[in-house]
Amino acid sequence: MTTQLPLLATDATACCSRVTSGILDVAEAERISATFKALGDPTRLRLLSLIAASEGGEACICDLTEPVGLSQPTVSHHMRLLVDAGLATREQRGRWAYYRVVSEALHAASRALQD
Amino acid sequence: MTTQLPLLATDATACCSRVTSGILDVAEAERISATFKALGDPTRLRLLSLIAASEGGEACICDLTEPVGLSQPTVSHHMRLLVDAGLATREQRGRWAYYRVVSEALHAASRALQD
DNA sequence: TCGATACATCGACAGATGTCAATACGTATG
DNA sequence: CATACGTATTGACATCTGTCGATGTATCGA
Repeated sequence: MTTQLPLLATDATACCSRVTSGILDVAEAERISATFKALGDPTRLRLLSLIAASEGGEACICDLTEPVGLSQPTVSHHMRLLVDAGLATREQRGRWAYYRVVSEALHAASRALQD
Repeated sequence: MTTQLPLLATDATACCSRVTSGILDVAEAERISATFKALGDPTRLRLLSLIAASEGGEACICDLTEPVGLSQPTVSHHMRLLVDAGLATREQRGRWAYYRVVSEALHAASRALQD
């Protein structure tokens, strides 16, 4: 499985499709559900909240492993899924990988649930 | 596995917990992610959109099976998960089971993704 | 250059998930 | 009561998912 491009953030039509406004076609449903699937895990929600609450709005894996209580590979795996879903970004600085929350993606997902 | 009570709709603290405002504890993350997990499937999103677009905002399984293109047991299974997550309600009327979207639950989930 | 550090990837595994055919259940209709 | 109809449940299956230990990779410091 290879790293995918962000879905919600880059698609021009994503901004307007809502779950309860009109009938979603398969492609739209697939796109939107991919974001919610990434949000549908308690560990990933906690990771997002930890990053958002960190100094400067960014955190590295080493900052996240201990508060989340999971192994480093597992945290790395979850962050990869969040980046793949467009909900986080990754920036390598020296030995550290700094992650940030993509608030626009969260807002887009939020809007998809409004009327 | 038995039918669970709605999580977001009934919990008093659910209205205020946001992903990017403060650090989510395990219980909060578990509650919120359960909703997104239910939304994290393209078929279920299409079911919600189909119901919302139906006459009177309700639909029975027989109305949903054909547009979704899946078997009746599978549609019934998905609707059960949506009801368990508090995203839909079920009302038996005669031989038919009428489902409705719980827009408050969608709004609550939407708010959880705001700042 | 060598060792330590931070992270990703791999391989493995148990458990969850989406799907269907078959069947059981409840309700209306004859 | 018997039959048909709409749904739910069961059992089975392939696939996906979350997790870890082991290992690979890149970067910094001595």
